[in-house]
Amino acid sequence: MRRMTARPGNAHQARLLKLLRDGGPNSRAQLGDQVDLSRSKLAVEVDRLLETGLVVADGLAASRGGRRSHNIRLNPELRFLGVDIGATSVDVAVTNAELETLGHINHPMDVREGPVAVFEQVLAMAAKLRASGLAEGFDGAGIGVPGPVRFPEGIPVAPPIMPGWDGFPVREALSQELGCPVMVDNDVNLMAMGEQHAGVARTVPDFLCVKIGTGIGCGIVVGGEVYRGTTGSAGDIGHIQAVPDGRPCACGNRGCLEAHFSGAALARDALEAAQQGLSAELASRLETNGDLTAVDVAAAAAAGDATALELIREGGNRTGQVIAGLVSFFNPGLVVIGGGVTGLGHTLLAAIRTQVYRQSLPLATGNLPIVLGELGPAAGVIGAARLISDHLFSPA
Amino acid sequence: MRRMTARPGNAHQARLLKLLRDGGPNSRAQLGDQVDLSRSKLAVEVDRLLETGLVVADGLAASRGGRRSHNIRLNPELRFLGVDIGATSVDVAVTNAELETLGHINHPMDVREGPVAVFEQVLAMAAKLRASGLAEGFDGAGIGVPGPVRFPEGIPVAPPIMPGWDGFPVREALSQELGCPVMVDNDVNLMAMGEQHAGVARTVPDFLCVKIGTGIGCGIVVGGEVYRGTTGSAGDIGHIQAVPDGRPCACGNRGCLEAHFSGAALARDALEAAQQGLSAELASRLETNGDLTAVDVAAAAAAGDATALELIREGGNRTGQVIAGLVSFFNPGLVVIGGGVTGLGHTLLAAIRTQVYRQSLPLATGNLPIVLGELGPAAGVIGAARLISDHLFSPA
DNA sequence: GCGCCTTTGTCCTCTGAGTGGAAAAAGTAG
DNA sequence: CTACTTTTTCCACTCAGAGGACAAAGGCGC
Repeated sequence: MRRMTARPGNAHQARLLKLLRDGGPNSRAQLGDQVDLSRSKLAVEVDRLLETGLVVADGLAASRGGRRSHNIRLNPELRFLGVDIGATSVDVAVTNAELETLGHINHPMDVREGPVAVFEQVLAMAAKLRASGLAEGFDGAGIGVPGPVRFPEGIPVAPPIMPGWDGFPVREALSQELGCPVMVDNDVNLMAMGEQHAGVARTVPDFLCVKIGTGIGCGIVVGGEVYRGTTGSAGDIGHIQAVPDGRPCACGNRGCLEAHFSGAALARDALEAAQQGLSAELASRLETNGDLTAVDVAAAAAAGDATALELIREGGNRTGQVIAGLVSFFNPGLVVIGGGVTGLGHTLLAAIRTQVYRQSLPLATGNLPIVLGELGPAAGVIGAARLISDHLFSPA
Repeated sequence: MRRMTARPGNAHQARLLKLLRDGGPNSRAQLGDQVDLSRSKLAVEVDRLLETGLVVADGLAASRGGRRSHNIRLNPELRFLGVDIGATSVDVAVTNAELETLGHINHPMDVREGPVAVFEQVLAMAAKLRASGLAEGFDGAGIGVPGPVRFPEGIPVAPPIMPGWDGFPVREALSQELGCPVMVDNDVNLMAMGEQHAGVARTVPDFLCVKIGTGIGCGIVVGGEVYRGTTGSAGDIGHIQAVPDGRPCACGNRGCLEAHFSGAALARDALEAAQQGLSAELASRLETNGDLTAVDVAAAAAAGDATALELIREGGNRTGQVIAGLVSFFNPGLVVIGGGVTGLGHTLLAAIRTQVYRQSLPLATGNLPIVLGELGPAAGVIGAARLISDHLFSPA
């Protein structure tokens, strides 16, 4: 199949495409109920979309009491690629135009190996998905990277944990390799978009999405749109001071949140506890695996290990303290907690909630849900697909 | 003169009104250069505005090499009332439609006397301005109050320092009394709008405006628009924890920023220092006035008093620490410091800058100006006038 | 099977917004 | 006074979009 290159010709068409993406197949009449256009105008715009091939007719819809209508849907052959480059692994998924995940694979990989090695891996994974018959090609791709991005150009800027990526033209390079439009964003922003599109944040215009993985970041959504800040580094909360004169951090300061709680910090604390003989559970795991990660701490906590629980609780308290400040400042309608350490689950959530509800004013917390993300590792790739579809479904 | 009641009939007219407000009198041709409309269309819309009486013809403009053009300007008889209700005083100003301040008066008043008493005062001040010939009546009024506001209805909600105001229909009541449209907002948001309209933030789309007065608050501007949060309490940073297990605060927690630095905290610290004999300068002022306020501390600092300087420096450090966190999170293009304590001037600013530049990542601070507000006490009332003019100059 | 009603889709006309060119009006420069 | 600019008005033309009429297609009661 020849890949689609068309874009909506005006705002109405863009609106219709997004309705079909978010609501699935629809009849002309149902669309008409949602867009406040005259039937004639609607018919004209739908016909134009059919001509471009972006949408196709799809049989007859059920009768609503009169003549049955013809269904319209986004071209089922359209394919988006969602790529989520994490600090220690890469997720790649294929979706259709309705952003349903058709295939999703994960591969461990250290982002510090640099853009060339990582993209080789990404392209191999994309090829694998294509080979398995899920796609013949891609109409667009969204890429998430674990650091700040100059969004319009799709270029990472001064990413602390991605040496070698600074200034690398990710968007340009991947667009060339994949032969399709590409958009690049911070992985945390994509997680927020994922949860907004298909997760817990579907109906909330203003919310925060805190991702706790190797590092800590926060996606900020204002009025339904991701807010990226003046230089693209908004949401970089890992280096907010959580403990005055606390632990030294890689950034050069002391007491950063990330130095006290994150996947990396948790692993280090667990190792220390195991070596000091504070936890039999962790020590035995250390012996078995030769190393400890956040996953081991989660498992130990699930097994009732007091030391592991305490580590999680203390980390949750620190994180909750920082989030409490952000809640006072930003007054969100929802806080989503996600990322690798969500395996820590409700112990972590409870600690965070306690701090936030205690430290922020009632007006801001009164009706504020603090919840775990619904989509897990899929949030990033769904958000990536959403990013590129938002781009392609906007007037050129 | 009969007060204006017309509103722009469409987005083009609204655009033109705002251009005339922000750019002063303009010829049709100059307007045409800015709005990307055909000459014919522009002429039609200008004619309609002339019919409504919102704008008037205003003589001939200078020649640009050919036929001289007729100037168009906002009706010079239009008057807006800007009201800034602070914790301890009330500011009221009259502006023309171009938001130039024609008269500005201030009166000490404790907001805790309640809405009825305060509005009596406000109305008396408005009457005084009217009596002095500055206005025959008002076409709209903007009101700032020192607490969170449910913006669409113009009603304060759960304001901590304004007992008796909770749920009081400020917008409704004042609209009735003044006989013109009224909009109500948080005083900090209005300060931000004031600095955006006529102060240091004219060209910055995303910035923070920190107001340090009796309390501490922060106006948040995203994409040129004030962000108010889900329940209208965004920017309420006075109760972010600045000192773990620090001083008890009126809100019930400990270590809130406001408990450690604000006009009230500073006065209390100064009193303590004077009584303990730590500062001869402050002690003598205490004896003279019978009490100490932030103004005394500022004066003592200006006179070189070490204790006063230290108080300011320490407060600046605390504030800077909190702002550093907000800068990491929000990545603004500018931070404006304003409010009653700006008299503390550069000692305060230096302390804040030091903390922010030290604690936030270079990407966020690299090109981040941190400056004092330009407008002083006028920021609030100009912001208030701007608020109501934005409202009235939008399509009905 | 048959009429009657409802819903859907198409066609056609009408309106009003907006564009762009021509020309008139009002200047300046020499 | 003449040649050239700029501003303003006027007018014919285009085009998006609304809304009504009507045909097509189906459900439902009899």
